Amino acid sequence: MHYWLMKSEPGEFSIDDFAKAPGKKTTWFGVRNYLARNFMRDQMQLGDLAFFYHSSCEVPGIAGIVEICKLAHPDLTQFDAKSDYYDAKATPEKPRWFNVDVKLVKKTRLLPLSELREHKKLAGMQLLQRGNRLSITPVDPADWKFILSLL
DNA sequence: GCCAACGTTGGC
DNA sequence: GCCAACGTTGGC
Repeated sequence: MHYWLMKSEPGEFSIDDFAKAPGKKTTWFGVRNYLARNFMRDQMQLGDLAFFYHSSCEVPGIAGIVEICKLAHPDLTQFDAKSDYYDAKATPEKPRWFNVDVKLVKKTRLLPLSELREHKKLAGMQLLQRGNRLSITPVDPADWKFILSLL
């Protein structure tokens, strides 16, 4: 059992889009970073929980809690020549990119990045590190608990 | 296998 | 729109 933080740009897919999705489920396609892929493919387990985070927007921050509801499987967009996420070097026999499916557990209040930064306890969080750009990061169980208490 | 150039991310 | 950080590419 692990905890995670997964970034999404609300302009692409927001917490409200998520709430409207059939079954409140979505496929986390489009990750094209090897470290983030490895987290999904090698470490995410059914029932793992993650914070749903709004990035690249007016007020970046945590917007909800989601659950991993399907283990990593090949990201179909890598085979689609019309997709922005197309990868010419990937084949169905040798897929390069994977995604999990996630289910919305609940929408929370928006907990802004600026507020997370105010808590010294959270200073070690990967999200808060200088230059962090990874779209999926592990969250320490103690940090997870503490953040839950802020929501 | 090194490393400079380039592209992308994402907060501000 | 700016720019720091960092990942990827490609020449050698």
